[in-house]
Amino acid sequence: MAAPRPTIKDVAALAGVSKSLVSLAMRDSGRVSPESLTAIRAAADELGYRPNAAARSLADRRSNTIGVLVQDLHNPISAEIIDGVQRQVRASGYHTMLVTGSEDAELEQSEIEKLLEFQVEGLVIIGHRMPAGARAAIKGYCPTVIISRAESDIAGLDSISNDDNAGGRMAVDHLYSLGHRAIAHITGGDNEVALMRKSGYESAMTGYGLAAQLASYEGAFTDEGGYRGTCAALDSKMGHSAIFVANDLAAVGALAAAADRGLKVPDELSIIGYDGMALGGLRSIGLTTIAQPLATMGLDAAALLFLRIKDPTRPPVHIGLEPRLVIRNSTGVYHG
Amino acid sequence: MAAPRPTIKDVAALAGVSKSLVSLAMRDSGRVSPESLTAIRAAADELGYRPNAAARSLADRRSNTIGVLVQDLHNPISAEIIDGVQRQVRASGYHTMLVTGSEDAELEQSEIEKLLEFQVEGLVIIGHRMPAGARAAIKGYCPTVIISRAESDIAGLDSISNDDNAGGRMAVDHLYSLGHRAIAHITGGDNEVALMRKSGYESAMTGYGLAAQLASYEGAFTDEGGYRGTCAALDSKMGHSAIFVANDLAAVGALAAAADRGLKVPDELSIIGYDGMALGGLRSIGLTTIAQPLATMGLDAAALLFLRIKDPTRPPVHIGLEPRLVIRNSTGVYHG
DNA sequence: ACGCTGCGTTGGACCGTTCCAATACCCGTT
DNA sequence: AACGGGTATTGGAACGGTCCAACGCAGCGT
Repeated sequence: MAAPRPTIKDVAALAGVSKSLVSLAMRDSGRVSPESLTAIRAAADELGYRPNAAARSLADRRSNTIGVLVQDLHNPISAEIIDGVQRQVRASGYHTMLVTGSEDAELEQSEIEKLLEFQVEGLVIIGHRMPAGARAAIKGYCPTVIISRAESDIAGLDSISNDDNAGGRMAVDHLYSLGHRAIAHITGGDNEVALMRKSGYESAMTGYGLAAQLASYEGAFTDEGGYRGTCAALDSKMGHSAIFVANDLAAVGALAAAADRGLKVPDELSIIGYDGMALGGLRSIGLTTIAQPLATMGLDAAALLFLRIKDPTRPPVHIGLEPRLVIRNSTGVYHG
Repeated sequence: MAAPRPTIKDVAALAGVSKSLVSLAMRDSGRVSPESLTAIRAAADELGYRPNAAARSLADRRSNTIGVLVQDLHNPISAEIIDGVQRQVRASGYHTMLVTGSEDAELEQSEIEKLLEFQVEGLVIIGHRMPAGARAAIKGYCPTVIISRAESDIAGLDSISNDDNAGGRMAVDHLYSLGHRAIAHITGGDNEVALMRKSGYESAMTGYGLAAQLASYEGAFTDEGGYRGTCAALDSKMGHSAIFVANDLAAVGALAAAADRGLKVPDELSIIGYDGMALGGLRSIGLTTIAQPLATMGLDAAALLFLRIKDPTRPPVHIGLEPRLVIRNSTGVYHG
């Protein structure tokens, strides 16, 4: 072992040509004679030659790589968005380098640093938080698209999201139309996305003249958070007959809380989530939800990114996609 | 814009020192005078200097990066394993580059190629399939650990997995002890892992003298596969009272199938999965399962990888971890 | 005064590519 | 036979870092 990896020179020597020609041949750049080509191919195969991406990107001054930061890999919707991003990125002949963020902002920051050191040509951030400090680091250096937040106000950052405010209202509309009035909300924390959904809830409730029924309980974008928040809601004396949970993962936690209390869903308690994760669609869960077009968001985000790469001066845009109500088995009519 | 990123030379010029010194300073390699150090720091900050990873890895002849190939990002257990891998990799001062595989073997292969071109110093493969051809490509070049399969027979490849055969037997043991006899199995396809679980099922059944009751239905490691397989099982005339599904994701599909038929779980049908994904633990799902120590597997895999990196000649090992029965609400005693 | 030591610093070679200008070659024209 | 033009090929200069041998300069002992 310890055999140093063969370089372009080794291939050249073996094939009896210059390294320049090998370089040309490896990228099948037209004008290489058939004989040289086959000789070089053979030599490369024999040595198991694999071009060194570091050297190439150094010489090229481009990495051909897009960095993707996923803030919450545990949320199944991440995978669905990533799928979309990757499809588009690949279609454009680029590669994808994925790193994961986490609760730890500092760590997240350092992951982004790493991507930038790798000279990624673009950055896709999937998540509802904006890594502190990252904005400054990114700004001006690296085309960036952020998925799931509306950030068009920040110069130089494109963004794509659904209209969380409208979605929040849709959730209330649905429950209201089923006859529910005492509708609680379990929040998703204090990030912008959660706040938008909450404000959608509030404005819809107020619009229906239910300001007195407003009741938000603190939760989080995790099943655990949904469980906690729902327990708090059920412990209250408000007699909630329906709950709008900030996202699907938390809604599954809410289902668990209901089950623990022996409440039948949807007969005794209606629950609606947000996101449209595939898992929620399984009949054993059957979660009614406000669905985002996840794969589409990923696809569009990548497309947007390439537009910006092509023309870095274009004004930043925000693409807003419509959420969509998906009715399944966790919501039902109110029987007082 | 279009401002080319500042290089080490720019920093050197601004700080009035040589680039060598800047290089030293950036890696705080001891012997730089405090004055120079602060001057360099200031210059770097002002310019927003960020070292170029490509150049560095070229000069170093090491990338400080571990590549991770995730075959099925949609399976929630992937995220849990990745967590473990990342923790360990970070603790060792390395970075992680994640790529996703897919059904498309060719694409998967090319993702691996990409990682190798990036000169990753090690490779972790998470998944039950071995990308065709990848083995040869990897062999001899790059220390590799494969998670979730037993591959110790392949020279140079370390592996880590749980004992799928034993796990399969445990599933049957559990169901048998509850009084079930007509126990069906929904397979996870024809990959090695699924086959091991199946063979565990078969040997346990045979051991209990239930060879006549053996019944495997074709499924897959997806919720869809579990749904399909379970439908087939329920359509048969074998009167299955319990089903052992090849993994949790598929088991959730099985729950859905049962629900669709109006079968109450666990009263009329017991279902046990395999993997121990966190989502299965939610009370609204409450899936009994054979749990693998997922995070531990990730951690150990990375640890193993570093051992091999340190000593490439050590004989390949296979670490087998014990699966563990986790009883929840999807299995219950048989009432004939 | 002189060399020695050791610290802080420096220039230049090198890593494996790509790119460019320059060259070698072959062939058809005149 | 000399010439022009195109095509295949080549050497060498980048790219942005790291490393190493060498250097200047204090302060020290003799």
